[in-house]
Amino acid sequence: MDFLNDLNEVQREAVENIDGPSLVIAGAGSGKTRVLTYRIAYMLSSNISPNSILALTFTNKAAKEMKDRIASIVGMHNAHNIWMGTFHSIFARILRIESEYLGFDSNFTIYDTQDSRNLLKTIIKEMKLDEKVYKPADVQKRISTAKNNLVTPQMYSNNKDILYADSIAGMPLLSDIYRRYFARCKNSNSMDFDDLLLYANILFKHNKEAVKKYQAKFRYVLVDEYQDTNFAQYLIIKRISEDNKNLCVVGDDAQSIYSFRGARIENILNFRNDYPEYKIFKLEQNYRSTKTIVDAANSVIQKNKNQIQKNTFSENEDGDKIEVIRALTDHEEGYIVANSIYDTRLSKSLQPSDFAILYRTNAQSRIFEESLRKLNLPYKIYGGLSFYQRKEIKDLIAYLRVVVNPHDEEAIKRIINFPKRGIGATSLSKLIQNSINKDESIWDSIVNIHNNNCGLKPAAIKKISGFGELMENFMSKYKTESAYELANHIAIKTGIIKEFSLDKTPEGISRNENLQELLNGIKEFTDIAEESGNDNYIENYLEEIALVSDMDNEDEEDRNKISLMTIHSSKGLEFKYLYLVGMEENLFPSKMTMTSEKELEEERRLFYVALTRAEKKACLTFAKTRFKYGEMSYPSPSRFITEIDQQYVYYANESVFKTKFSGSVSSDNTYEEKSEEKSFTQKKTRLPKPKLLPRKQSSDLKKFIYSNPDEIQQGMQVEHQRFGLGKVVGIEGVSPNRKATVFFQHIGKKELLLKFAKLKIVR
DNA sequence: TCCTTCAAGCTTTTT
DNA sequence: GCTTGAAGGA
Repeated sequence: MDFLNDLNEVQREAVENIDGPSLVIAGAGSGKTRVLTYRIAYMLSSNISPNSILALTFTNKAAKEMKDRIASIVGMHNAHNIWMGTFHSIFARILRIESEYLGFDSNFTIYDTQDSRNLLKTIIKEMKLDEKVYKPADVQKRISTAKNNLVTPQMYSNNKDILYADSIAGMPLLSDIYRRYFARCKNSNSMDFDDLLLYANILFKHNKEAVKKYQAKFRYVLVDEYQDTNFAQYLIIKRISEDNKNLCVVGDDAQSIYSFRGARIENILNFRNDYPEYKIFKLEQNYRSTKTIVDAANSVIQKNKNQIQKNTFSENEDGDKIEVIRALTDHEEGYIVANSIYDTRLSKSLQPSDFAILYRTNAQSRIFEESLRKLNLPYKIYGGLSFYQRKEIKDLIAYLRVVVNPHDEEAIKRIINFPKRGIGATSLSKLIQNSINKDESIWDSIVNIHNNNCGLKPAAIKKISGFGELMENFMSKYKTESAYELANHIAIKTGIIKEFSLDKTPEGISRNENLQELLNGIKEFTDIAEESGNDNYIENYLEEIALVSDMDNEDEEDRNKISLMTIHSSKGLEFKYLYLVGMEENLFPSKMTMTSEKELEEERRLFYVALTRAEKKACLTFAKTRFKYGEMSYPSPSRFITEIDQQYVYYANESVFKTKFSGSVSSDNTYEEKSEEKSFTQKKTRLPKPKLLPRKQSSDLKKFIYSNPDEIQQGMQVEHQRFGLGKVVGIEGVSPNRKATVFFQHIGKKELLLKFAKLKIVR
């Protein structure tokens, strides 16, 4: 057990104290992952079977990293058998084993956010409710909250407080929607993310044998990021560790940033009440960052009221001050950051992977992407639209889903008319109505289409039964062909490949490439499964991809790149040089969170998380003007900048950047120091009645939407970035959000037209 | 049923 | 600025 010598005193105590409840409060950069991995390694070397260890994390990445690190200490063979993974993946695995008790087949589908929202939309439409009142996103959120708090549809409709709250919110029928949604998922043999936790709780609440079984199995339970657990997760942990209480939770209340997902910071604050015999270990020394960064981060987080007292400190060098840079525009911000990375990398001979750009919202990534590309700096964007969420990918996967679980309603809806088979919206809704009336799945209705009286015309019935036969043919191969063989067969037989390879637009080519990449991925899965002697069927592949995000798949070639990601997804990571961008009021802290002190405290914790990712130096940037919704906004700097104890901050002189800058700001875009205090969106007066043009346009007439119609007049000469030089010949349709369609006539030769000046990149 | 066109609305954060 | 959904014509 030589490895224990790597630890400091508190870490070592936390590692060796494996019996009974332990609470490990781990400040940022204090070696939390090290404690968890060493603790498991210590258990294994004390002859505890890997099979009896359950280790729960929040991201697949964290689980994978821990597994690798344990393997490097005790060998792959032992590490492999530990039940380690995200809450969702572990309980999906358990629920497949116990599915019968809950009335599901073991091959149930896991709906992602998009699937579940689509189903909600369908239900809202079926109930003839107004989508403007019952906004699918809101409905989804409320149902998710209910599930995270273990409120079933029945409890929901019996709870006067909830019903009252719903009617106040103008959505009295929410409980109805919830009930239908819940039943629909079950009829489709599908669970959404929240269901995985809800059904796990239902199982453990009502099935005493199951509880006993898993209590006996998982004699040692470890939970990472405990401050981010929601009620459903909290209760699962409690139930499983109730008997032997060998529970170790690790977390940092200062880094709780997921309350929007139902996380309860109280879970970690109340640990002492739940387990009075608990032992507490406080890891307070930060090994990651400079003194300046740790002290600066502490000075901010102090402003929060609710927290466990601890004294995090660093014994590293003081390091550079935190640099604050002001940019004139959002584009300049991108330019400055890219240049700074370029210079720093050269002067300090660093790798691209030593840098990260963190932002509050995914939408901010684009500008940095462009500026990095201009300087030929390699980068990788994490998050955003993931590979598996792309339309073309979801379409092919939907076929695979139906093969594995024919009752999967959302998958059927995706593919029943893709590629086009002439089964339109009307036929589909009749089919769905029939399945609802008979309380069966859509698939059942398709199979029995000849015996059903759905009010469909013979032509439609023929098309639908054709689709059914096609799918049945695929299903018959399900257990005889490998995942790759079947996926490839489906892609060809359905004409999906043909459909995409005919499309020669840039988007079409990109889609086609994505599709090939998916097939390659399935091939790779099949090969690996065969090599390691595992099943290589479609269902095994689907299980593998259902709960992963882009975060988790890191190709070898992505290793040495600048990371671009949201602050949320940066949790647990560290970077030598950190750029925290968009430090503006209404962006960070986000506009949505300024209503309550509680939410603002969470934003502050988020800022704390962001700052403590930095090892050597952090750089904060903000822009004085920023395009938002195609309109200019004039934000003021984030309050978090001034909340830092100013002895740790260095304000870069803006004039340096002015001379360096060669971007696209027009010369008349004057910068006024006076407007610093106020944040406002410029008010403009409404245009006089728009002049209408004839509908039919002549062929050399172009039109585009312009967001500052006030600046434009008929007859004016303009240069459009795509169309080139021309004349404004008309302005039409000034909509309430201040946009107008501008009609544009070319001056001079048409060849001037830069066709792909604004090439759209579909990733 | 399918395709094109137009206007409204949108941006938190993730398993 | 981009995406999405509705509407209208073929």
